[in-house]
Amino acid sequence: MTAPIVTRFAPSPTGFLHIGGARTALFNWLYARGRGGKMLLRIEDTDRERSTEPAIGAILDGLKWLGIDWDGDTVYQFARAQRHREVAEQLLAEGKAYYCYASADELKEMREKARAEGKSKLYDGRWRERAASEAPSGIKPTIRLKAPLDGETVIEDQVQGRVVWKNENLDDLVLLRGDGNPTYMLAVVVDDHDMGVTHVIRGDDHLINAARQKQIYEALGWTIPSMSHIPLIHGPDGSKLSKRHGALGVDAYRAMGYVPEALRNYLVRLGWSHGDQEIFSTEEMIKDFDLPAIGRSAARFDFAKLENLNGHYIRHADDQSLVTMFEDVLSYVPNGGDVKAKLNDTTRAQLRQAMPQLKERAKTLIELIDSSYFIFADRPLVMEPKAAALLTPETRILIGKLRSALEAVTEWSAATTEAATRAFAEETGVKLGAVAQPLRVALTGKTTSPGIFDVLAVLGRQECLARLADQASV
RNA sequence: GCUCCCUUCGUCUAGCGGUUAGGACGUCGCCCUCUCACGGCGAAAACAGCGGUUCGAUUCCGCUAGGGAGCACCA
Repeated sequence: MTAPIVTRFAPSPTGFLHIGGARTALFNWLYARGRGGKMLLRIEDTDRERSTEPAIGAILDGLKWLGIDWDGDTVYQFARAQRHREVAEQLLAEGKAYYCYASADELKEMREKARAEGKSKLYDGRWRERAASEAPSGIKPTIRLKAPLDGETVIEDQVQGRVVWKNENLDDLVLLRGDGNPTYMLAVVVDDHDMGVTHVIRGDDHLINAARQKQIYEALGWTIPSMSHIPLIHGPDGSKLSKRHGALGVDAYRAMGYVPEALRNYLVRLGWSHGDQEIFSTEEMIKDFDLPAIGRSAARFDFAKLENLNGHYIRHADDQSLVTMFEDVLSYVPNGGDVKAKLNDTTRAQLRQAMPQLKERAKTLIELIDSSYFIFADRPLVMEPKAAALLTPETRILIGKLRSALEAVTEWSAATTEAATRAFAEETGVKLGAVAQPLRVALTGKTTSPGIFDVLAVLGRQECLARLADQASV
């Protein structure tokens, strides 16, 4: 029996949960859930300057919205600083780390020298073998790892393959700062170890950190977890994802009317594939997801594909849950309050009735809201410019005549109104389209809508006749 | 500059020595049709370049070019 899988998502709370972080979380979650393992959550808040409480809230909220849950209590890294210090002291006592008294100026000088010489090793190890008695006064020392001087550090990465660094290129990293606080490098290693993490899955911006962290693992005599460094997501132009592109918080995607299922499906297929399959239910992605199938090249973020997927999930959602999503999202979208104010038992029932038609046409919940305008609109309707253009003196007369024809319909339904309208068109000698378009405009204020007879049915006889009267002339 | 990673249609990708290089999004036609969608059918569209290895390279190796990440007492 193999040891249970433990993954973790470890965001630093310096901002919202961005799309790249969401994908990392998703991958960790899928891997754990597909193998009966656990996914842990650790907030890396050791940067006291930049970590904020609202950011923590935004990250938790984003994960929750995406449907990603985690096991056990959330670990806050800062709270574990004492443990990190102990490990640093232990390394010091064992002679695997040392005090470094180099000043900021010295460090800067070393960096500049290294760069000038074309070397990547920034710190020259000058305090590595010096006695503490030589320590200058007035400088609080850092604790540095006594990293191996020669040989290689090798990471067998599940995504990147075997990656090798020459140890001569890696310098003695700082474990504990002068102020006694641990560095990220130390904290991550200690926390992952203490939390029993077996698989580290994170962005490949951490790839080089894996090498340095491995040196810490080795100094400590701990087993290094399985490593997987997934490629970053780029903007549509191939450059680093910026706010201008899609590096938005997941809350922004919610506000744009995307549904979590679609975003998850989009994200899982970004860099990962399973043959030719495009659509994955949650169960399927959990079952099929695997690390070696992740590609090694960065993927560009493509809103068009996300939108297509979103449309797919909206079309396939059942009508009642769509009504619920519709209502829920109103709190997050611009002017959502206006529609919310109009929601009552009647309009809710109309929305539900129209949903089979509406959902065929919407790629986002925003479009769903827009296209449902005719249900919530007050008379007289606000006309879109293209719709207003269709209301000529001629069509207004036509609307008036059609209204009279429809007034005769007593059993009001899509079928009866369609029959009446078709008969009217035939009698008048015009094509159905020539009647349907003005009718649509008068009833919805738009040039596009669900099938017009469905609109008639949803709105009901009285409201339809009134709206037609609003636009008709005799 | 240094270290490391990457490179198949516009985009996401399949491919793991021999394929008419497949799928999806997007684009463009046609059909359906009261509009818009949906759906159906079809089209255009890719192995970065150059050298090897091999009977044979998209596939293996090297170089070049291009892209990316990292280079803190940040995470």
